[in-house]
Amino acid sequence: MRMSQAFLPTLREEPKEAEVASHLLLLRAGMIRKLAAGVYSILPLGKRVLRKIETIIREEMDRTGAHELYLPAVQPAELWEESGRWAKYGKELLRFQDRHEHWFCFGPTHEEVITDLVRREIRSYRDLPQCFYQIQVKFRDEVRPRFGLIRGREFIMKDAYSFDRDEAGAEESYRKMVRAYERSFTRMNLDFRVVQAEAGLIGGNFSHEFMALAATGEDLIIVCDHCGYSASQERAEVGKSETPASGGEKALERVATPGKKTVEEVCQFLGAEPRDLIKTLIVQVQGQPLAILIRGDLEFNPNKLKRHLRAEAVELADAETIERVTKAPVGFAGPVGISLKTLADHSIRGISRGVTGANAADFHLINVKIGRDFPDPEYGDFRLARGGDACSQCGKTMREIRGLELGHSFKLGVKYSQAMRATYLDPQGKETLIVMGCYGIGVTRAMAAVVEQHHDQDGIIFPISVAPYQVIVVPVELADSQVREKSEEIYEKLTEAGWEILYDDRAERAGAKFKDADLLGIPFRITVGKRNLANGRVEIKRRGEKAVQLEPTETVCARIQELISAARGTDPAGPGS
RNA sequence: CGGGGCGUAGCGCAGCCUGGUUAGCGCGCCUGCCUUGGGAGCAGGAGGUCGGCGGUUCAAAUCCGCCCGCCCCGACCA
Repeated sequence: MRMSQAFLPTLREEPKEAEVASHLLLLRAGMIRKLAAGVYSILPLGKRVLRKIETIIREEMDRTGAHELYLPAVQPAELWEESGRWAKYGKELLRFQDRHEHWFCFGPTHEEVITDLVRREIRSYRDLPQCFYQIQVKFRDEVRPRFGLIRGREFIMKDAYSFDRDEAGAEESYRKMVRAYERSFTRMNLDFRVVQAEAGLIGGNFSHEFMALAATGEDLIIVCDHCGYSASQERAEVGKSETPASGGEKALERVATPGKKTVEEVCQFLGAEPRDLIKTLIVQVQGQPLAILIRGDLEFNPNKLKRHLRAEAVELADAETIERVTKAPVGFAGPVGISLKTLADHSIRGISRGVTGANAADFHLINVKIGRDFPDPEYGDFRLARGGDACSQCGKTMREIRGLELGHSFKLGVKYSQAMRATYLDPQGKETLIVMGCYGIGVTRAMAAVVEQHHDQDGIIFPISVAPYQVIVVPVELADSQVREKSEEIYEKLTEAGWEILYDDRAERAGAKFKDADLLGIPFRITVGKRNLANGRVEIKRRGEKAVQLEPTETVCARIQELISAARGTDPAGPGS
């Protein structure tokens, strides 16, 4: 592509709307432009990168035997009512009416549509297993879109859905998909981790998130370097090895704590440490209030309680409920004398001189001993994991890192097939529910993640596998006929050979061309200048490296092709592996 | 939805507090000259509903009210 004819609106200055690297550089490099909050146009250069990413994903999906199709973005409300999600999905679902006043939504995901298709077309066990995928636009009316392509409202997603005869089949489909994801992200040169994710009601170990490691990532991952355990913060289990928080015993005592409600206030007032407190939370589980005890310095993770109770929803009780069950305003709840089912995190085991609310306004209890002052509760792991916590698998210390969710895989089981009656006839002629899985990759987000992980102060440094062009040819002085002719020749020859070449034939000065070349992040630059040409040489430079190589003009095309091939060869899951 | 910030030319900004020439600067853009190894120089030029509506005033980018949009933090996120 001749840059004189290309549409490459690069920005010299930093747009003030952008803060994170990917957002800033994608704007500056002329790959995206904002239309509205969380809604972006993808410009030609960005589209090339996107296509590279899509191609990688397609190849890996096809390799698993999945079939590509394309489902409508606009979906009738009836399907969503059948699955129950029309009521459940909330404001994130963009809903609207057509001219006949029929309700529709713009698909945030496609379980309903694909399940509808499959239930109509698949009847026999002979038709299974099957896996479909698409690369398509999604719309989710996010509360807070941010960071450019990282969290947009409209975005491109690859979503896949597997359909199997039984659990075993579904698990095999799941494993295949996880492998395909690992290969895809590896080919994009992304530094990522596969972590266990919250699987909700379905449970089991069949939900994983694929997290790109990034300081700007929105999610926390808890990892154990010793045994390799890694999970999202919501999912991460914590080992039981808690040291008792206090020793010795003293008589239970009731003390006035006027107006002291929070952990900090109570600690300050009583001269206690947060870890001496037994924090008592009142939660509602299917309409039933429950008390949850956890050490004062830790946070409660409702997902864990949900899993423990196999409950559909766990929410913190409102002030009214709290006052009713504790007979005290919010901030003074405690386990002593409370008439509620009580569950406790392992962290409070062994506390013998704890501080708790007294279930009375402006009073707390001190020297609380579990088993003496209130009955031993049912213990479980209910805390939100943090770096420094013990690993549930090996007991060693875990650490936390930031990640950006690239993909999510999920075993759905029969959730949708049951709700929407997607069944098949087994060999005995018995009608059986299809077992499903769903698998998503944020394609536009993956593009942002690549930039997050591959850039420097001058711009993007694209890995060869997703680079919009492999080489940029820069004539230093276009007016010089020798320079121009040699540049043209190299450009023509490499283009002819099938490589993707950007040729900077603009009447810009060298400095401007170099700046743009760096900003765009093209992996290889061939610089043709009078000085070196006098010695029959041109310059080859790898983006991101300081060193330049001088190459005879006769061999430069052969040499650059070697270099590109070598760079591609380091693609661990790429062609040839 | 709560908190904070911003809205003036394509981009980055000044002017606003303390109302008053024709609304300014840098970059970019157009024309010409000149120049060509890390965003050159000179000359000329185009480009603005000062986010919108309403109000105060002889007079509003500037003061007041309402609204809209955008960014950041938080809550939220199959």
